[in-house]
Amino acid sequence: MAAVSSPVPRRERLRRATLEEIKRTAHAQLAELGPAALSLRGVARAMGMAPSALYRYVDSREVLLEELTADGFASLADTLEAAFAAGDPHDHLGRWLDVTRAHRRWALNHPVEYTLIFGPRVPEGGLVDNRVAAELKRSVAVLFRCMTEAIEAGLVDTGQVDAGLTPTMQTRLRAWAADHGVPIGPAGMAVCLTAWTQLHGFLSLETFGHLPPALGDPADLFDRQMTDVFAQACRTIAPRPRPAG
Amino acid sequence: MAAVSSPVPRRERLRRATLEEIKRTAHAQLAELGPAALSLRGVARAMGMAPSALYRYVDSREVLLEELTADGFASLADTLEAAFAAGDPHDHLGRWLDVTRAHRRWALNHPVEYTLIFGPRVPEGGLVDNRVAAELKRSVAVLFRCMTEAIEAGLVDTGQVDAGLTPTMQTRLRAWAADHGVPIGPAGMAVCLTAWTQLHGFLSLETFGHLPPALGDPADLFDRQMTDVFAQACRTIAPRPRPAG
DNA sequence: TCTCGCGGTGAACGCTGTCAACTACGCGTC
DNA sequence: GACGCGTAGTTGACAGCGTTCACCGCGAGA
Repeated sequence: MAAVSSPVPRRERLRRATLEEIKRTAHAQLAELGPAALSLRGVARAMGMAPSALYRYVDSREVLLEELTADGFASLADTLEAAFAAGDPHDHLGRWLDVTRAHRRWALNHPVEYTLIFGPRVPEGGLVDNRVAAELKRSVAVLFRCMTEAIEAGLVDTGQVDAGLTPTMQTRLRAWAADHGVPIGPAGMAVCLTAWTQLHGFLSLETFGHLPPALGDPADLFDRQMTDVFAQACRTIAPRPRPAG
Repeated sequence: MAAVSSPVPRRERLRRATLEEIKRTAHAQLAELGPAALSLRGVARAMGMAPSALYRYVDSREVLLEELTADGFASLADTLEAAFAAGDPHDHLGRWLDVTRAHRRWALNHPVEYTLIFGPRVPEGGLVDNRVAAELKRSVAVLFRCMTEAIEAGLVDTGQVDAGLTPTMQTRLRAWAADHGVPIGPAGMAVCLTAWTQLHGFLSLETFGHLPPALGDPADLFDRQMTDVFAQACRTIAPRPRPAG
């Protein structure tokens, strides 16, 4: 049943399996105890091996956490991409809701990962793992794609939005777009920024338990906010007077 | 110069002073090392006393952190209240900007406290410190006040906003308002929720270093978002001509 | 003046991350 | 098939952590 010539040597295969088990075990401990309580010794204990043996696979506790963070980002990005791919390409608002709902569901199902991901980056000035940055980009890229396609479909009057942006802002937003290699103008990026901050603000407050319990399950309020943030970008097609700004 | 009869007995005064020094020292270590690295032994070392002596003043490391969190909340609430009080009562948008800018400045100046405050609440199921909850309420109360006064001034067409809310949402929002003893209807609370999530989303991403560096100092983008969130609430009413600012 | 309690000390326990020395085993090579 | 090397794993140790305990001395109140 096994392939006659395994593509990766046995040694490497075992190594990968062990590393995988380490990450799985660490992830489990993380999920039930929180990031602060993750201990290499605990992982080693659960795996039935000596603590020092872990250092054959992991440089340090910090690096392991970083690795798990990157995995979390990847999982989120996968989820968002899947939601985007499964959405109706012609129903831009619907697909936007699909994606943001998927984001919310992921956050609620993976509170610890969400903490790792969107909690404070290490202030050590330590260069962040490249993989973390890459996965983050992949994640926001889905958001960008929702917006670009809505713009291409003529849903957003970008000229109108641009008019509300100072030259400085336009420069900043252009730099951001360039940083992601995304062909969106400042207007689209401004909408993306608003959408992203609102999405993240809601989820961060909710998953971290800062929304008042009296609100109950705020799924519908979340939907409303996500609808609004999209609709506001599109409302400028039939421009209503904007009182300020 | 000192009062002949001190209002608090000397013993109690010393105790309070020591506790204050503990918190001050802990705060300093927190600011430069982050919450994870705060150690009671380090605090004791910095104060030149034995580690065990701290336990005469503090129940545990966890409780000390909780105390510092509550202090952080109080500081933020003070800042917001001061900004509100100093604002022009007739310029609702301007005052809203004052308050949110003060919030942002506070967050940027106190990143560690912001982490403590808006990071994940302990998942221990442990009852959160009452003081923390109280100070949080005091903080959002300023936001509510901005909104109530804008509503009273007729800036927000609450009926229009209400129309976009399902009965379930209205119930939820009413419960939230009741929880805070605030005389705002569902429409106002919906606006508050949007404003709060957007405000917090932006600041959380910024202070935690998740906004792309290419954006530079996004003060103007922050202003724009805060203006928009307020303006959108007022959009449905005949727009008072208001010079952008 | 006596006594009690409070602030403070030092030692200890068990936990943590991490490192160094050492062992055993599997693989590739002669 | 024997050899040697690299690698996974071991034991043991070090320093630091939170926390507890037994003890001690001084100041305040009776």
